[in-house]
Amino acid sequence: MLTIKFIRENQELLVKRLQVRNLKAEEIEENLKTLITLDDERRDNQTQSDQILSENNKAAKLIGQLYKEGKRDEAEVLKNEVASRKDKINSLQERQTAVQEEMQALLLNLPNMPHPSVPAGNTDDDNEVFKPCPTALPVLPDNAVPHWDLVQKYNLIDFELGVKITGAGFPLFRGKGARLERALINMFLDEAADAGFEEIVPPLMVNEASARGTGQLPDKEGQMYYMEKDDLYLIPTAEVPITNIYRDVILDEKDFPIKLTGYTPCFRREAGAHGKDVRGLNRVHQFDKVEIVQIEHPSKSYDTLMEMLNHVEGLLQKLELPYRILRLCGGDLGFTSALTFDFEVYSAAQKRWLEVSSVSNFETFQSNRLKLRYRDENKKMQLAHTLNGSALALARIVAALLENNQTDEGIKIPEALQKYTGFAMIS
RNA sequence: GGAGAGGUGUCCGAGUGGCUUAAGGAGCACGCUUGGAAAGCGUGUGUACGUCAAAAGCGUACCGAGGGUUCGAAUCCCUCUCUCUCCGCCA
Repeated sequence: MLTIKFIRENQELLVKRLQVRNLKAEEIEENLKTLITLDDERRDNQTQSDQILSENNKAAKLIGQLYKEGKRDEAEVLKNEVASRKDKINSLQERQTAVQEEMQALLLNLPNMPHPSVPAGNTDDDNEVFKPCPTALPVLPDNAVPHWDLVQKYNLIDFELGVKITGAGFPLFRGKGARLERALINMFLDEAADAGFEEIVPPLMVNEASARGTGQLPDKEGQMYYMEKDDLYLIPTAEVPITNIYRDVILDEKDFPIKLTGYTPCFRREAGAHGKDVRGLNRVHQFDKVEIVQIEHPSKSYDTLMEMLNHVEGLLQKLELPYRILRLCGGDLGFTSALTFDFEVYSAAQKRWLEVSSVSNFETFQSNRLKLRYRDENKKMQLAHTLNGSALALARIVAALLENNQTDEGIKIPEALQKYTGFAMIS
């Protein structure tokens, strides 16, 4: 959520940059104008009601004094004055509540302002290739098969059992498949720890305040599984519980950077997704992911974003997977993000790129909702910057690993992963 | 799930309708003192919004959250929430 202060001071810039998200200039202008008009009214209301409250506070004290002195009549006169001012206060405050609600609704529906480097564009076709694949794309023999056949052949994942137990999109890993999954999780957590991230095991369900804090609500309401009876949401990513550690927290400048990591399953409803794009592990309702989160000083957050990019890149190199890095265009950029880089790995049997990581800088968009602040050198409150990235999302990594490394003898495990799997080949 | 007790500032803790501008203590910061430190003494010590060019200042709100009663609420009433103790259930 952008602050009203920022909006007031950066109207033209906002109109310009939000157009990158394919919003119409006139609509943005109108929204901003409405917001500022409402804010003017809010200020005016507050000035008026503060003044009346002040008068009433003074009168209340005086009444007490008059009673003590036995001057009942004078007290009664004052009481009537207070009562008449109360009507005014009530209508003022009623109006103020309405104004604030209207402002809040508009602010919640205003997306983050994209970074200047974000290219204009509508869909993922318009994303900019920030770094093309540094290695040649693997070419598989003619008898190569997609991962959904491989997992069956080697008994690694049973999708049908998942359907039996739960439903479509809830894969069941078994044997070496389960072990491979756990090995990847362990490797990613170790790598994150080596890079200075503190490991967190967070709750897998969050309350409404947390979902709101990181921006899943109200924007992505339908994406989350919701337990009505307890009013809790299953997390769609570890970002939600981990970032919310710092909701309503005031940091010191010396606390930066805060680096956290955590493995969690992620639950996504993915309502309406069907067809061959979602086959096998390409899109599931439950998948494992190791997330990295950083809370950083605004002046350093873009350097930090690059560091996180390097970390994710290092993981993919260790796994010997062909990858490329995209800079998301305005149309594909998440609601809460200012700049996002996606990592895609090439899944050679499907002959397609799969998104395995998304690394974003949210600047102050989340921290404004979270009330995550720090004191600067002048002891003034400032909003911190939040960043996060997948490092990495497991299901699609498994798909690419299986497909790219298939041989007639079996599936080769990359060397860096072997100490975690305990085997070098799945056969 | 049942019964009871609680939630006050950075922390401890007083406060059952106006003398609270939230006592007192601890911590922290700065100053005095000192060869240096401790002790001692003094001063300061939250957040949000408004006002102001800005700072200072001033005003308003905030004692778990939200409502209500009252001229006036940390204090009384209602709802919710969290914590603790006991019982029940339980990996």
